[in-house]
Amino acid sequence: MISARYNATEIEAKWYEHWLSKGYFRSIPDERESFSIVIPPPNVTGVLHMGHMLNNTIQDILIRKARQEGKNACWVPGTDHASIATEAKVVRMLREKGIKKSDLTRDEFLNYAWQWKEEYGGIILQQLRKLGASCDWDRTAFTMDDIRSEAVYKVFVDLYNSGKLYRGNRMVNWDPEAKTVLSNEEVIYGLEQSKLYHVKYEIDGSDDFVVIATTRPETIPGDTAIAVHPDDPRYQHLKGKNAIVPIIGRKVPIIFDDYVDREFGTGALKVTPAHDVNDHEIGKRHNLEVVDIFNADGTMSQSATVYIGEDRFTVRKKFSKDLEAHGHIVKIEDYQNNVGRSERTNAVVEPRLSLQWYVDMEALATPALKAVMEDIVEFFPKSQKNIYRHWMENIRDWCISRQLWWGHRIPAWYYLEDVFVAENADEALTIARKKYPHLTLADLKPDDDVLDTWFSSWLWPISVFDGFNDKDQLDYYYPTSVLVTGWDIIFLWVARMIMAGYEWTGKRPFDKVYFTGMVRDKQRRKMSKQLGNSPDALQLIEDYGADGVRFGMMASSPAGGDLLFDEKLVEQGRNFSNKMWNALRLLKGWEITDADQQSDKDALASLWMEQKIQEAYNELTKNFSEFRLSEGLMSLYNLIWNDFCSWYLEMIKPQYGEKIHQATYAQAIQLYSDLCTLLHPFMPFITEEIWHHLKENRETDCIMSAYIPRTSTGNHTLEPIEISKDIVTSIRDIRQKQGIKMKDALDLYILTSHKTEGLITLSGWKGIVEKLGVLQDIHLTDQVDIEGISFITGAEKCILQTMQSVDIDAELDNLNKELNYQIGFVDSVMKKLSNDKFVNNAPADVVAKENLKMADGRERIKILTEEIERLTKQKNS
RNA sequence: GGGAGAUUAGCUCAGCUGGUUUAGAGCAUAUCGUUUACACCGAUAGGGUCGGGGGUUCGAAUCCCUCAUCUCCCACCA
Repeated sequence: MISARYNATEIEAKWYEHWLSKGYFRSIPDERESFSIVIPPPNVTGVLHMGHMLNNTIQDILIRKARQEGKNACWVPGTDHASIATEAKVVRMLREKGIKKSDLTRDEFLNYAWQWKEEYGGIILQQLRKLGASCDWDRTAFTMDDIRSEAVYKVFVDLYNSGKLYRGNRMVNWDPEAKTVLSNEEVIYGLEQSKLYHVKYEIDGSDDFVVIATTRPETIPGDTAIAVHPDDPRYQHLKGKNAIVPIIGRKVPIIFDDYVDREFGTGALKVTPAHDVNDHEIGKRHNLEVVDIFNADGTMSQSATVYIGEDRFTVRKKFSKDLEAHGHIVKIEDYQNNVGRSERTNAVVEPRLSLQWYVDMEALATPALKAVMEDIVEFFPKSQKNIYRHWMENIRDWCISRQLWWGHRIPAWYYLEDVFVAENADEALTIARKKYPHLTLADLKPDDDVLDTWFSSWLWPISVFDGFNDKDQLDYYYPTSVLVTGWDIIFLWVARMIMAGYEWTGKRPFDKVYFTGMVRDKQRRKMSKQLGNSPDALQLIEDYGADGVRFGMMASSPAGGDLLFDEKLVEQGRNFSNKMWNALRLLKGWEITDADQQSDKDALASLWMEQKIQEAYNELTKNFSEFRLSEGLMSLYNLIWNDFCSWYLEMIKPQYGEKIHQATYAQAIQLYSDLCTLLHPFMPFITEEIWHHLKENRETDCIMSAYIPRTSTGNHTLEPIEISKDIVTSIRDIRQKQGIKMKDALDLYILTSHKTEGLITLSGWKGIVEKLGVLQDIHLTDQVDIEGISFITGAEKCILQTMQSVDIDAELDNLNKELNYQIGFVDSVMKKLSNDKFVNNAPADVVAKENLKMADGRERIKILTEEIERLTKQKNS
């Protein structure tokens, strides 16, 4: 039988197992229309956090909806090798064991990394199952598995052969902690508090000096010039002179360059071509010496000549002390500047000159930009289009090499000055032999670097279908239907996938992109480990059930906006499950009879509920088409909680000791299972469970494939029932204010002289109002002076006989308040209608509506006035 | 410095091409309630001159201008 309390944990495990065993998540191409989603692959060693839960709940909702609609739904799961992030984790793990990466060979390190991956890899995919994710697990892909790697090498070679790949010696963003280069997109800038040092440089051969301002005194050993603006009158006398670098003693020229901002600091700039992008440019213009004073790990190099081997930030302190001791510091100011940090290691990024591989992006960007601007790839929310356009129009070449070991090794081999690019070493040798016939494999030196992790993920929508080999799969599932991801990786990932899509398939990778917001806490702070404001995702599922968590995530997630996570919403979700469970218990507890006819009341109630569901279904369809999932869910929540439970079930609920008519019962079962089907994408487990309890003789095996193809039943009951509900609410209000017990049945009079046609011609309404209002009888009358408390709903005047003395003053007070409101209302309408310009210019139906509003308002004023008059008379007599 | 977006009840947000909205929802709040599904509950109620100012229009939360505040993206001056 049905347990008193809903046990989410148990039931969720049961159904997930069932779905898996029946293979409902599997997809193979067939004649049906496909609906495909590729998962944004989480880091292979990651654990489920709130962002994943949001993201994957949305994908699951969309996939389940499509599956219900009879489409061939395919959600491809997988993980990302996450080159730098994983390598950093492994390095840290090894360090804890007392092993230094630098003591290991490449192979030894990779062994550890693979071990780590085998141990922790895929945990996150297990966790997604707990959330209810209906992925086709047989398709699980990994960016570094054979198929995906092959795609990477193929694409690399292809880019090289078409001239879109090159090596360049440039200023790059260097992460001294991971000891690798980073792309521009992997550097996060933020304002940080720092100091501005004003440092005195002596002029060679005189007592004169020049003062420069710098935030990085530790780079002074790398100075090779002092620059001033050519038109700056303060420095004209320094033309042709040299300055002496403090402490270091190097003689450096005073140069004149437009780049210098005369307003900043003293208008003089120290130039360190090896460690600043702009300085590097100046250096090139003036043929300055480049002195690289840092090692790869951010410590001082031999060329620095001071503090060799010590960290740059330690040196900053020590060196500025030295400067001060020697009288070179003029002043030190507090200063706020923009500091770039590595997205993965959080290390302060160091500009550094080095030789790296780049992708020439310009040609790739053109079709990708066009596709988005013309909505061929449609963005939700639209506002992301501008951000995308700006980046695309100013696109810079993509630095794809990384000085790491965990990742796809760059398929390039070197011999003397030549480079040979091929999918593997043998092919490279074949190519190389055309020029050097006697080469052997041993002569070719492989590239030591690996590729940016995004160089494999930008192929994901193609490579998960083995699209470079399996054209049939690709044709069926690709372009994928929608991509669901956070806006924070729009450049790192989304833009590049679109480029790759057009480059290698000639098509967009997905029809639509739904950008989710970031998950934040109630104070709008980003969720982070450091703040400790991120709840444990699995614990939440444990505590509230996956359905509850899914509800909580979706209820607070307006399309595209940030999600302010509040555990209360998850609680609300759990409560909703409880509510639904109890509605089931109620239904299943009724005794059924087929004696007599179904009452008009029940027939009407069911018809009304059916029409409400139809209306909600139409709305839901619209909400889905615009990815307004939050609104869709909330309207279902209201439909089930309020319309179905609070109104419909109360309407049909048998009196104590009575039975429910089997026709009504069958309708209620059907309506509730329809509701479950609608809600299923959002809360898959409880809807499945309830659905099975309702459909004892089920035709299909599972709610997942039970779609409700509804036909329009019209909506002629909606308005009259709204009026009925208003009447009931008013009665309850009066009861509460008058202290009349729910048990006491009252008499209600409705004045037929007014506008009651829509309502009273609907058979069954009377039964509904009587039952819910707990009335003895409803009398339709044209008498105006019935004793009781009157109220107006719509344009109906109702009088409730309370069998107790009426507080005339209080009644008059209420009526007068209402009268004033109505007068104000009618006035505002009158203003419009008495305006010739309105009547002449506004469309006819708008004018007609206003006329109707006024007529209704006047009717209400008339009723109110009559009632006030009557009560006043009564009071005075 | 360049660009985008936002500002509606205590909170989070709807309000889609100006007209049944003197503005809706959920949560929160208050009052009442041991009615035989549910206190993870029921019933009812209160709450906003739609950031300020100006304009267009017969009519503006909705369009335009301006000011204020906030958020984000890009670039970056040491």
